[in-house]
Amino acid sequence: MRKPCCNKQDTNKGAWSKQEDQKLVDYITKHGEGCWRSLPEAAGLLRCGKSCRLRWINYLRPDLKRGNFAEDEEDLIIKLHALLGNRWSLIAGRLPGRTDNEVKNYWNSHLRRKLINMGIDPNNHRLKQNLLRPHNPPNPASATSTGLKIQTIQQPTKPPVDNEQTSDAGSCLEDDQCALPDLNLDLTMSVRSPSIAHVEGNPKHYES
DNA sequence: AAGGGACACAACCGCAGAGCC
DNA sequence: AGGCTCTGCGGTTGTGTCCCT
Repeated sequence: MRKPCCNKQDTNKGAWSKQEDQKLVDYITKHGEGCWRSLPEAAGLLRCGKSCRLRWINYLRPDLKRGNFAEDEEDLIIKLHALLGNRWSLIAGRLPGRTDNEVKNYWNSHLRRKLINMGIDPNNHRLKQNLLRPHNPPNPASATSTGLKIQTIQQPTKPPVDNEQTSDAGSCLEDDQCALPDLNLDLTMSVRSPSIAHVEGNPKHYES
């Protein structure tokens, strides 16, 4: 049995107060991101290290963009999701100033629905079978307000069962064909640290 | 104006991988 | 080699806000 990450009785949970935020920012500004486990005590916070890390990464980091996603960011998320599936940290790594949590939330609340409305299965980025019927074409080339071009593809003579098996990760990396055949993304970042993108030209410690 | 449902987003939880001893 | 700790990730939940009736 794994030890809990902290003594839950002694830690606060739920929304962060302004004072807590300030303590965390002050501490990291002075000392940088160090050992998250010991940070709360050192910073005078009644939080577990995990909670501090999440708060910093998703909300307090000074290089965060926040605000609405631009259309090109939306397109990039959709394309990257088609390739990578739910690897939110990798996707976020290609979007400077965005966090994996933010991307994940945006996907779940906006983009998923958007794709569904366009007749695209958000799990595998294929046009839904019933919409491929000749009488009900989904107007693919102009279907999106984001400028994303979705091309109708001829489904190979693959049994539908295959779809189920390959879509569990939400990625069509292994698929021969995909709803986004025009993708030409440089994915050489596959070995990049998710946090590198926003650190490029920026030291690990955000303030010195 | 009030109530209820839908939506958006912050935060938590549990798991897995990496590194260290 | 194996166990332990720490960190990071993805899934899920909780809560506040908005919108519709």
